[in-house]
Amino acid sequence: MSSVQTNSAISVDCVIFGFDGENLKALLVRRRNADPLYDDGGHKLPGAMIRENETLPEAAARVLEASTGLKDIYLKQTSIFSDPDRVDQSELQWICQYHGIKTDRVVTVGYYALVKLDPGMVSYTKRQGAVWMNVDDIHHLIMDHMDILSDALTVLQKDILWSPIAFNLLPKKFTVRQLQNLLEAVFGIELDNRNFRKKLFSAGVLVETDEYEKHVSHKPARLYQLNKSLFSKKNIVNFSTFARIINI
Amino acid sequence: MSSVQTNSAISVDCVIFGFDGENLKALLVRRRNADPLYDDGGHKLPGAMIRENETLPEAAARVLEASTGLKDIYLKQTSIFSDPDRVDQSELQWICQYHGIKTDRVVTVGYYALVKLDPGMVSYTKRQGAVWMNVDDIHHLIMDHMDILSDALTVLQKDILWSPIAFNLLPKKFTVRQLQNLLEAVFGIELDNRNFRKKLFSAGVLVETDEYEKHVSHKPARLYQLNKSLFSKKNIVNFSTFARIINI
DNA sequence: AAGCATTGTGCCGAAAATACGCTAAGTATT
DNA sequence: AATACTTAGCGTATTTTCGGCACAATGCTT
Repeated sequence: MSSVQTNSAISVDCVIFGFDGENLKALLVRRRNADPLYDDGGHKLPGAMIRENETLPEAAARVLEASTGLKDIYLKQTSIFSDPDRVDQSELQWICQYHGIKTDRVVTVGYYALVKLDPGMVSYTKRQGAVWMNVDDIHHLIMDHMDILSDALTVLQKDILWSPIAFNLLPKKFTVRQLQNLLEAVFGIELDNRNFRKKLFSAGVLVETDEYEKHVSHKPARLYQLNKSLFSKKNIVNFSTFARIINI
Repeated sequence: MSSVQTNSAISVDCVIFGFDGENLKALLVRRRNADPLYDDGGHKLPGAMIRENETLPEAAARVLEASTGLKDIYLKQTSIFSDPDRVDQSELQWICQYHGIKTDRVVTVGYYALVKLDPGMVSYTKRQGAVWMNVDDIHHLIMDHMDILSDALTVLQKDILWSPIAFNLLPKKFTVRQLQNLLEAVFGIELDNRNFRKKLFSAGVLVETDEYEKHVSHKPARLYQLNKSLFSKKNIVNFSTFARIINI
């Protein structure tokens, strides 16, 4: 039993998804935000080492709050990345030095978070030196962060069909079109608006409000809210509205 | 940065699912198999500490092989369980002593595996002191292993709709009824056999063989195989036959 | 005031999916 | 030889879905 590994450092990396009504975006930072002396110009996902007496979800929530100022946001673990060589030697050296630790290996756990992307959020993250990029336009990140991102998107696609998390990406009051755009963006598909409405309303997941969008150069769309009474109990598990609507 | 945790021990625990043509089962062991001196009578999932220069999937594969003798079996990571108090003090003491390590905390990663359950496998695991129990009948396991099992089942349900992994639970040649029983067992539903056949065949996922089941007191059912030519490329991702068939 | 863009609603028919009654066939048991 | 059980498949009535077309409503732009 001499070969048991006991001193892995564990980190979390968060894929923070946002939706602006049109495109699905992810929040990226540059390493220089952590250390101005070490900046190879590459983008990375926000992340951190876990602390003593901290669970991984807590660590992920901490990263999320540091990046966005938000608490109590939907966070889901995706995969764990444990290749002993996922961090190369120079990288490892920097990490040990920066954190004042000693370790042979860093295992990281991927999380994704869903954030409502409004102007306030954009300016907040801008002040933090972070940037929202269209997911479709992200092609290179440092280390294995591109893998973590791809994995998170795959998990998101499945989750969105089976739970009402899509609404975490939308404002409290939203238009039918915004919801349709979101599904189209996440899955890269097109939906027929008339049938989308029919199915959506017959599913009874939306509650209409008396409000309409403003400052648009066409007939303003009515705003809706999620029908939260549907999820009073443990019904969250059984939300499959979007699985039915999207013909997979 | 003094509060960074650097010495978490990492383990894997495997939920090994098997299907006997009727019921979905999971493989359980007793702790006494690891240490005859320490047996509280409770069942647990097979697991192990990860070793140096070993990835988590490799560790899970090692556990699987030790339990079943099988290599190259479908294995999927589910969730990571990182509550600092998930292992109580006496438990922790035993673990440290048994493995000859020193750690304040054990983080575990859940995996599930899918195994064809034939008489040979049952007798093999029996010799190892392990037992196959109906998933529906498992209500108590040591530590947080019940959570790990429940989580694995939830993940399996989703995965089975989106990938052809169901066939990993069946023999190479199987009857339509077996496949139907499997889906019914995993989801706890009933399906109309006539429509099930129509949908299944029109999806073209099966290839018929010239063989039939034997030694049954009724008309023997034809045996089928998975149409592997469907998955020559990367189409595995797009397997949604069962999502269509099961009306969620 | 006219034009434009988009939302929102209704109607309708073709096509597809579904539920289910019914029949025939094949094997072991009695 | 009769019976029991299950596979296998046909056919049809019913329901659901998919889209086309039409048109009213609203508010910005020109």
